[in-house]
Amino acid sequence: MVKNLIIVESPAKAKTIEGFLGKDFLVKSCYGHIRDLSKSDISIDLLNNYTPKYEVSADKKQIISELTKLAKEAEIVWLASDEDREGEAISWHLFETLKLKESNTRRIVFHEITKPAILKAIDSPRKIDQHLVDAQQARRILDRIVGYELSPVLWKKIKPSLSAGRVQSVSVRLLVEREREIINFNSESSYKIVANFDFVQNGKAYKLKAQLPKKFETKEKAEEFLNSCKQAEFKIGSVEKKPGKRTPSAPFTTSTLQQEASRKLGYSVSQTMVLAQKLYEAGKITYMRTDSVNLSQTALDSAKHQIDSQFGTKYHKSRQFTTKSKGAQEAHEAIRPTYFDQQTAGGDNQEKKLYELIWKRTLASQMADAELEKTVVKINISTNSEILEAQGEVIVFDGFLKVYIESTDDIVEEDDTSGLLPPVTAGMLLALKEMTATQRYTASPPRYTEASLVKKLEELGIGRPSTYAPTISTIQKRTYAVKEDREGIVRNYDLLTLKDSVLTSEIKTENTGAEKNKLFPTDIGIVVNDFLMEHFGNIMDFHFTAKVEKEFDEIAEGLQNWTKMIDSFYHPFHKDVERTLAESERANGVRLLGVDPKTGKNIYTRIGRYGALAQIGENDDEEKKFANLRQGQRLESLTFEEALELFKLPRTLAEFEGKDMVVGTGRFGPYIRHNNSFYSLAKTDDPLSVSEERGIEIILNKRKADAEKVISKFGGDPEIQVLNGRFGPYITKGKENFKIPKDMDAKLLTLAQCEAIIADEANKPKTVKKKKK
DNA sequence: CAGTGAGCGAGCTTCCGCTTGACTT
Repeated sequence: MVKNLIIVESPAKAKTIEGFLGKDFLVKSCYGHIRDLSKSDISIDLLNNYTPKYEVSADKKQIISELTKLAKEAEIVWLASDEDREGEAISWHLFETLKLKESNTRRIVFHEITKPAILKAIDSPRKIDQHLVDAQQARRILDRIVGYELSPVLWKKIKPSLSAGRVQSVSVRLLVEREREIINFNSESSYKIVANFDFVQNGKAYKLKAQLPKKFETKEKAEEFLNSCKQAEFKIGSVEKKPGKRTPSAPFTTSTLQQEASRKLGYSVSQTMVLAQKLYEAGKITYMRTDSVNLSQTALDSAKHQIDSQFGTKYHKSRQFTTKSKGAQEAHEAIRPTYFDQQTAGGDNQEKKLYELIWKRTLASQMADAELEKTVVKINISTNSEILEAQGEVIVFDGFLKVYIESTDDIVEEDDTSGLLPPVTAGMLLALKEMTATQRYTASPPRYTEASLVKKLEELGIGRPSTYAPTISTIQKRTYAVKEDREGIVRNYDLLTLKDSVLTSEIKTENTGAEKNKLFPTDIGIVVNDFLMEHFGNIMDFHFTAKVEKEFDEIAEGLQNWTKMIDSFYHPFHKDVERTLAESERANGVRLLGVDPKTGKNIYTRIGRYGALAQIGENDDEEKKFANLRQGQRLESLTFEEALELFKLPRTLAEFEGKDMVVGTGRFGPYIRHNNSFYSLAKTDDPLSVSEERGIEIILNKRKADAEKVISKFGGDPEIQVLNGRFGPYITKGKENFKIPKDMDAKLLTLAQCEAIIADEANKPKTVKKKKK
């Protein structure tokens, strides 16, 4: 029997707080939301003031019964969920579900998990703020209506199991529009001039690299310029020094942590969250789902102490940052180390790296600006009026750069000059070693990574810290997007070189457009997006969330009634749903590519039941032909020529041993089918031109490899064999495979030994296979 | 593993935002 029961959201928080308070306090966690709309149907009474039907989630039943019991015994129940809209709703759901009484229930909030902050909170309790609760109900119900009315439209008009929602559908839209920007991007080229000089000063040799700020549009103009420099004298016109400074970034929020961990450590957003959760549970960092850049006074003080003692007082500068992102609710602090004097923490290497990143970023945010000196050297050319420029940057005082440099998503031009410039003075003459004009292409906007998509969503105020990672995974689970690598293509560029008064020209090659771990919209993603854009432009509007958030804020302030707000949204929205169901065509992304020269029939591309395909002939044509699109080909961008290529396979190569060898291409790449067996082509084989001889060779090679695969066969039980596999020898029985213990020789195994190994495996607890969807 | 592709109709799917484990490899 306890006097006081405090309920917080997170168990790690509960543990910490309990340590601060005496025996009279029991601190328990409710693990987030405890009640929600039932999943089975919309669970909102649309005809009766949108009354929600809440139920306790299955995984919360146990904790609720425990809390109910404890609450009954307690003298006072303190509801200490987070101070935002969702937190207020959690307290309200607890109040209702645990059947609490107003007389002995207190609502408290605190902004940092320290003893004084909690004692202060206990000193100033309040009541549950029903306006804030109503704002949450409006948010919840709007999301349910959008999700549960739109998704079924997609099932009927596109295909089953698809989904749409306020957050996920806009995320896909971002990917689709970016992809189209990239496809339609017209790359232009220009010629960039770089000059390398040699000079001697006080007996020492120096080099200086300069560039022309202006670029030439054509090769001819670049040549003309280089030619004009053949007999030129190069003289330093001016040397200018300017002071500059750099300022540290704010400490991490969920979104910026995900971005930096992706750029610096290569972590996916969900990986970052799992690692951060572990650090949080170990008490090493503060809460990892936050949109706040705020640091508590405790944090500011201990950061100062750490910086003063580790780097000296001149490295310290106290800063408080303000949140820029829309709709931030700031229920927590920024993500920071719990103890600044711990420079490393974390169980494994990945956690350690993430911790170090957080430690450095937080500390840097409380450090002095870096002071720089920028030098610009201008070089006159005697034979024309252009001016070359050399730039250098020197760090005069490193300040926060001592611990942390933020990365960017932008592609940095590799010839940006930085560092110290050699000692030059105005009027000095320079000897030209070499001057080049390099053809440079403009780059399309970049594809999104998981982390840069999160950044964009946050800028638009869409989604919350707790949902960024799940949203990224949802759009991939629904196959609206895939995360993959793309090989680049080789492109030629001109390189003109002026050296010893001779101009030479050569064509060089570079790789361009290679992508790693980028999000690509799929065909189905594009078709769903276009469908939603056409019929539900309002929901797909990038500002839709911001607009409804404004109304939720008004509800929270008591200026608007939540059911009225939902009502004014629901009627026009539902009308769109009804109209779309009645009037819209099935969407399959069909495009007419052209007319097949052989048959004179139309060639289309569209989405079929199993993905994108090309089709010759109309749907009602008995003679129509199909071909799957190849990997990397998209409905959106498939050309007529590419479609014709697709129909060149399968082709019959020749006869071998009285059966046809047929070359085709399947899920795992090109293959030869012969006598109902399949033989993969090598990467170097071209399925369109592979020869009969090569085909036979491939078949014979595979047969030989298969023959060597069997180490032992046992007459008594033909089901059991010892085979040579990719990872070494193993035992197979029917369709199941078994490991051979390390201390046994595969070649000497007897049937009895194999049976023993198999029986041993059977005794181990059966692994429950997950249901495939 | 290397196929399929229409439409019908049974019965299923689906949202966003709080929280962690209990499972697997």
